[in-house]
Order: sequence, then C-alpha cells, then structure tokens
Amino acid sequence: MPHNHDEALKHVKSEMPADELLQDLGDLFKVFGDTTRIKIMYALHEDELCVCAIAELIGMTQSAVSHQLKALKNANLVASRREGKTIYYRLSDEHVKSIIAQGFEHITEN
Amino acid sequence: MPHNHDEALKHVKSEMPADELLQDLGDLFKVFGDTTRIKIMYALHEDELCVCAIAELIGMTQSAVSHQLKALKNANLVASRREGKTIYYRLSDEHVKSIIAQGFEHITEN
DNA sequence: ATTTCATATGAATGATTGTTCATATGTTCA
DNA sequence: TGAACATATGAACAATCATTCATATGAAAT
Repeated sequence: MPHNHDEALKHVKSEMPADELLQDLGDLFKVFGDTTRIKIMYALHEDELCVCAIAELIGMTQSAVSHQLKALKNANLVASRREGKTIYYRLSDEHVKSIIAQGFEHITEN
Repeated sequence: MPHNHDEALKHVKSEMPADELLQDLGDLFKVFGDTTRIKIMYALHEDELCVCAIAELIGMTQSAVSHQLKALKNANLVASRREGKTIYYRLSDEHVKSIIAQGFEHITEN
C-alpha cells in the first residue's frame, strides 16, 4: 500500500491560502515573466517615460510596448498620466522594485 | 516631426542591465507565474515534503507535480534529498519566500 | 529475481500568449 | 476642419507551455 502523509499534511493544509489567492499570485508573477515587460519596468525604475521613449529604448514597436503596458497596468504595476498627446508611464509602487531586486539577487547569487 | 527623447534616455540607457541578465530575470519570474508551482512552493513554505504528499495536497497527478518540480529545480528554487524510495523537496533559499511575500503584499494591498 | 512503491521522463495535445499589421482614438496646431 | 503626432486596440499567427498518458528508472522488501 502507498504510504500515508496525513500527519505531514495536517498542518500545511491549514496554512494554505485560498485557491483564488494563489491563482492571483500566479497571475501577478506571470506579468513579471516576460523579458519585454521586465525591460519596461527596469526602464521606469528611476523615472517616468513616454511610450515612444520606452519603445526606442528597448527596441520594440510602439504597438508591442503599448500592449505590454496594458498588461502591466492591469496588474497595477504601472500607472500613467497624460500631458497633451503624450502619455507618461511610471512604476505604481515599491513592490515592483523589491520583487525585481529579490529576483536579481537570486539569479546573481547562484 | 516626432519628438525627441535623447535626454530622457541618456541616463536610463546607461543603467540598463545587460540583455542576457534581463532575460534570465524574466525566465526566473516565469517559473513563479503558474498556479501549480505557486502551490508547490507554498506547500514547502514551512517544511519539506515528498512528491506524493505534494500531489495529494494540491490535487494534481504525481506526473504533473514531478514535471513542475523539475522546472522549480532548474531555477534553483527547490532542492531535494533522497531517503530510500522517497524524495523530499524543500525550498532552496530565502529568496523564494521573500519574492512570494512581496507578491502577496502587492495583491492584497490593491 | 521479481514484485511493489516512489519518482522521472518523453511525446502529444490543447490552451495561453507575445508580436505584427492595420486601423482606431484622442490631442494639438495651423 | 484637417493634418500630424502619440497612443491604443482587435484580429491573426507563431511560439511557448502545462497537463495527460504511457512507460522508464530506481530502491526496498519478500
């Protein structure tokens, strides 16, 4: 007969967050899981930039950048403000920076 | 004529990490960007567990869990040790916990 | 040795996703 | 009002990826 893990799981089970929350967490990290979006976030690390500046910096089309900015905005990772024809994007909070910083540490330490 | 962002980009450009590093960073977060793997990491948050215990806990097949554990191991997010037939997995370092914690904060604060 | 249990792995499939292209929206200026 | 610029968006296509199924490896026990 297969072995039993009721004991081992009893505690862990009670500490598991709700499925919906774990799903949201996965969805959040999915947004970080793309080089283009990482580049965009890095570009906004110090200061806001307009869409076409971002596009020029990372060497992608305006359309591609715009699509990705939308994904970042949906995840509340960037915010924007309009100034005439131009729209400036910035990081929306400090979590972005600390998540990236932790990831950076991880890959540079191994 | 389109507007110019040489000034705005001059500083940012010099601060951008190498492309390869940004790629690695995206690849790392890609591993976090899946509910099954998030569940696995959460399950290992406090203590090591064997593969079949994880499978039972999160309600997935042994095969699926094994595949995902491999992805986690490739990214150095989990480590394993063998004890007879059983293989126990654990989180490999503190970055895992802090990255998840930061993500958690982000989604619960908005 | 062979059976049983624990885990790993390869191939296949269905679903998700990033980019491109064409075009739409919104703003300014003449 | 119309032209030019900045950005957004929808559809389509290619590529990536998670799960399943079947099977392989590895270890213990009888």
